[in-house]
Amino acid sequence: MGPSPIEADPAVEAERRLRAAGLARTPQRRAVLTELLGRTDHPTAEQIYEAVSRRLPGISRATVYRVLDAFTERGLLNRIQHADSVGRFDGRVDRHHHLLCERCGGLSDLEASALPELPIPAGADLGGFRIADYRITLHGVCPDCSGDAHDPPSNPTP
Amino acid sequence: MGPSPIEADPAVEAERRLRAAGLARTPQRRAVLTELLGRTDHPTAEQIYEAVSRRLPGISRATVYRVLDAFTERGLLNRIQHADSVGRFDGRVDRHHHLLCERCGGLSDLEASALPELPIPAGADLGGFRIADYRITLHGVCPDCSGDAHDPPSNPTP
DNA sequence: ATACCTGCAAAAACTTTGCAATTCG
DNA sequence: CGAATTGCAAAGTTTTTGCAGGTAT
Repeated sequence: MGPSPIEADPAVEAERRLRAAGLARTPQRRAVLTELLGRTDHPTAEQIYEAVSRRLPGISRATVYRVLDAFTERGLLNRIQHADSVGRFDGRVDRHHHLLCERCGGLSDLEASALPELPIPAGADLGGFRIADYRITLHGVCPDCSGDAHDPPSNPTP
Repeated sequence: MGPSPIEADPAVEAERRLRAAGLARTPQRRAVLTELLGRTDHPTAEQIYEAVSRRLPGISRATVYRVLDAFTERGLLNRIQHADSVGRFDGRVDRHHHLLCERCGGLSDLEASALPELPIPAGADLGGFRIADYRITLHGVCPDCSGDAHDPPSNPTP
């Protein structure tokens, strides 16, 4: 089937990114990157470890951390932050924005096309700071939390 | 002459915020909030602890963590994230933006007035998500890193 | 072949918690 | 006074590191 409009098969895309970055293509790296590209939430290192462990029993947490770190440095993925103080990862490296729920702390993606473009030319200079790109985070209340008075749902998507 | 009604003396502003939030005003809380409001960087809990310890020897790390947590919940300050995975705090709660250096990971403030307003009415609705505010992060290269010859795809020296 | 990776286990870094004493309102 | 806050110390999380052996290019 032709599922995703943009990113093809996560495994194929993972391979492509590893190759493009000139990084060693080991089973562990393939598995970690494929896992991340196959989901749209923003998993923690631990969640990635758990998921990858099912396909690659014996992979170690240390490897997951090291690999995520290497990928982040090379720009294969992004490290982001939810309401808590745990590192989270996002396989999307294209321009897109985020919706942050002030009630439950959940963070979800928002296509760049949903917002008007900022009139900031790439390469613009702001006080000596050369601008390459930008990201916007919209703060508000998500649909799940809209109904409830105060109690956050016990099943958010952080 | 309108005396900039925004942040005056950090201690005064701290007092005002504590009172407005209806939080107990203890020496520890005054010290932590005053310290944070008196600096423009985004210190970690540990850095705040160190600084406050000089004025209030004996304050415990646990108190600093608890107090920062309480303040964040009540909106007296914001929790943010640098390149690393350590919780950081920002005394500014008004709309302002950030400049993120892709080389060194440094994050600095940018006045909201430096960017055009996004035409997003507060209260707008985006797929069931009620929007209250937004923040923009500009990615690029800071002045300090501009000189370095690290990985200059195109570094014309202006 | 050899430089880079991985697993393991221990350590470090960061944050939270239980409780008794103290302080704020 | 009664309720909330603090310190201390211990426990819980999350992330990093040193090595020996294994693997990719």
